[in-house]
Amino acid sequence: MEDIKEKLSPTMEDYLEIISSICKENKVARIGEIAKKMEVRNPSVNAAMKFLCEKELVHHEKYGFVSLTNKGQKIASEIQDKHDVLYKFLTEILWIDKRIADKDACEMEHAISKHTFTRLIKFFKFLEEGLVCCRPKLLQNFETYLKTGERVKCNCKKQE
Amino acid sequence: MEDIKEKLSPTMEDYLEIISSICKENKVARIGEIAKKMEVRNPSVNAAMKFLCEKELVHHEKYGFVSLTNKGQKIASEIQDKHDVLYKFLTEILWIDKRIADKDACEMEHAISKHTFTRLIKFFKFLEEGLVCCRPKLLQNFETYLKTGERVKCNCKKQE
DNA sequence: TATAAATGTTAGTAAAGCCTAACATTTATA
DNA sequence: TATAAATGTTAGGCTTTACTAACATTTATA
Repeated sequence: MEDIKEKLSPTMEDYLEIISSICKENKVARIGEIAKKMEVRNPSVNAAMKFLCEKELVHHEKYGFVSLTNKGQKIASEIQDKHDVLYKFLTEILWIDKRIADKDACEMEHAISKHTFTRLIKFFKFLEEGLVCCRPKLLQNFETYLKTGERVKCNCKKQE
Repeated sequence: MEDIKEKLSPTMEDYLEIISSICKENKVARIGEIAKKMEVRNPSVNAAMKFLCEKELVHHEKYGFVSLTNKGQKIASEIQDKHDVLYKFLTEILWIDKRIADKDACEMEHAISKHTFTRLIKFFKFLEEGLVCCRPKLLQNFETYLKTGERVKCNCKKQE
């Protein structure tokens, strides 16, 4: 049976993502640290934790630490995965500057569907296994093209 | 001198985009029609038009038609362009189903930076001009790969 | 251990976007 | 042209997500 998924807002997704990243570093997250990373004030975090507690996505007791439930961790990972794939696409295929790529990925991770996400992964797999002769050059050539405007000729012969 | 750009919310961007598309068909847009396409009620549209009037992005007089100012039209076009490029990427490169692609593009158009937008256009230009021998096959091969799992061999010889 | 500093919570407020219900205007028709 | 139907507006309320100011608890230190 499927979870009746009430879609989370981008904001709440960001909270989960940030809590997850803090917990990876420090085991647990504190209200103040979440606030700093989210660039909001403590009371906003409190309100969000109340909401996420009710949805059973985080654990939080008064004056205590915050941590993710299994359900919360699962969602956080999904968003992080979307972020990573988008970041990879932006930096390794479009050759976007890392700063901008990270910012764009942060926005787009909330917009991209699961379908497109898995398709992007397949696209990477396809490119990695690639065509026999020219494949590895294609994306490198794009980088050269961006820098110089020059197009590198494929170094193989047409067969017929 | 640059406009001090107060970034519009995705919602307001959607209003501009929809007004633009209605005006293309009917010359002018009416409140009720905007409401229908935005899937909201009339009073929500009224409130949005008040906001957009103050920002000088639309014209609207009581009980009258709605139309875009030049500034409003410019923004609407920018968003539409982002939508179109994303849609093209999703359908022509990732081979995503048109329905899903349109939905994803609608979300992502608000998230993608100008920088990434122009880079995507360059990417298309690069692919279209392409490598001499194998290029046109690459993306078609991806489609085959998605359907059959089979990888089509490049039909040219390595040169050395 | 008593007090100061750091941290967290509660209460009340605001802006963005949505809603319904009631009212106003415009357009179409008898 | 008087009235009905269609369309648009105003008023008031709700949710989300943020804020500040005041208060509570925990931790660190004299």
